[in-house]
Amino acid sequence: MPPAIHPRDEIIQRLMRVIRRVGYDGASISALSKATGLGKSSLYHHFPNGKHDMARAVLEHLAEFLRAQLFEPLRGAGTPKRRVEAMISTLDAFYAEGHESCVLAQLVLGSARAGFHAPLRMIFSEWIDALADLLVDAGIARATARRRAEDAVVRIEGALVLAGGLGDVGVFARTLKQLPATLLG
Amino acid sequence: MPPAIHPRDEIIQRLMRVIRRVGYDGASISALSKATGLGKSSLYHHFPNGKHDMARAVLEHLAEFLRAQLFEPLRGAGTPKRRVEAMISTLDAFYAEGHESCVLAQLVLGSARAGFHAPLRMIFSEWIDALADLLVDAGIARATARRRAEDAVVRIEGALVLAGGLGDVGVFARTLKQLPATLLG
DNA sequence: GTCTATAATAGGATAGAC
DNA sequence: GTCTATCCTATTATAGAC
Repeated sequence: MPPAIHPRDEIIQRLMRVIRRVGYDGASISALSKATGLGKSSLYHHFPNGKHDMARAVLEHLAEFLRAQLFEPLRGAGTPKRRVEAMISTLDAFYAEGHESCVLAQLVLGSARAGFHAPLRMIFSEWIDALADLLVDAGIARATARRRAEDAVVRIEGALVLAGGLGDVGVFARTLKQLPATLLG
Repeated sequence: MPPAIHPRDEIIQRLMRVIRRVGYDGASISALSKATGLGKSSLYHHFPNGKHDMARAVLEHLAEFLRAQLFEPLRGAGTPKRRVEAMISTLDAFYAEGHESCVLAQLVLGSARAGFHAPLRMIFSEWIDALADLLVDAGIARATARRRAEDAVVRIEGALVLAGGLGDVGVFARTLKQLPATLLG
């Protein structure tokens, strides 16, 4: 039996859509209410501490998504190059070819960033670790692997910022395309 | 005679300090009032359209700063390597070794980004152009130069996001350190 | 140009019925 | 779990004196 689609997940995904577009501070309770189709009180029923709880839930949901769709596949079957390419496909879709900004960046930059320090650090660390492990698997020395993995995440986040700043997603496409070479050498 | 220090510049710098820390949406008029030492009405006297005008002024001020402190020096005297190193020093100081986030990124990600599209694109473009011209000057083919210049800005912005996300400015330091090599080959 | 005072609105959050 | 109604505060913005 396939796992039930929990409506909570659908709610959280809609919350994420708002926060990733306008940021934590730009996302008002009314906007989140409209986006989810839930009244304000219903939102507070699900998230007693309001917006902060919602953003935490979004981060937890995103962490699960990334683990399942990015980090595990990086450790899965196939050649290192194939696995990197799979990550790139997933990222390209997730960020709508560069049109969507990164929820993580939104929460890093928002005024409430202090409240999300731990989950943000965990997600970024896991991402870097998964990439570094893959590179070690590909025969690259651990120290080099770590630097390159970190650099890859840096480039992905930076490309999303620059795509927004230039109003041109080309830079995101080019950055993704270069990733296999910059990672695997 | 040295140019007079316009108090307006001091006001705008203080506005910038707030916006770069908490973002456009996180920066309330009262916070901006406190930071500048001006009453709310005085702020509206200087910036009739409120926060939007303030952010525009911050962007114009930043553009002038970057032109004088970054872009012109990139076209100035000295070997290409020296000029890149000068840019890195300026960036390291401006971003407080990675502890400060980027105003540009804050405005790209904020909910009012549509209102800042033109100045943001102009600043990022000028930055990339200045770097690309330097690389051409160093004997690198224009197409390659452009890609590398774009990649450098991508890395700087990404490193600032990741430094915030990891709570560790090491990644910013490492990224800056690698810049001369990644730019000049 | 700056201030105090004030309006008008939006935001976050809760109470209590269903 | 969801809703309507409501509360309180913060926020944006303006008026008008100095």
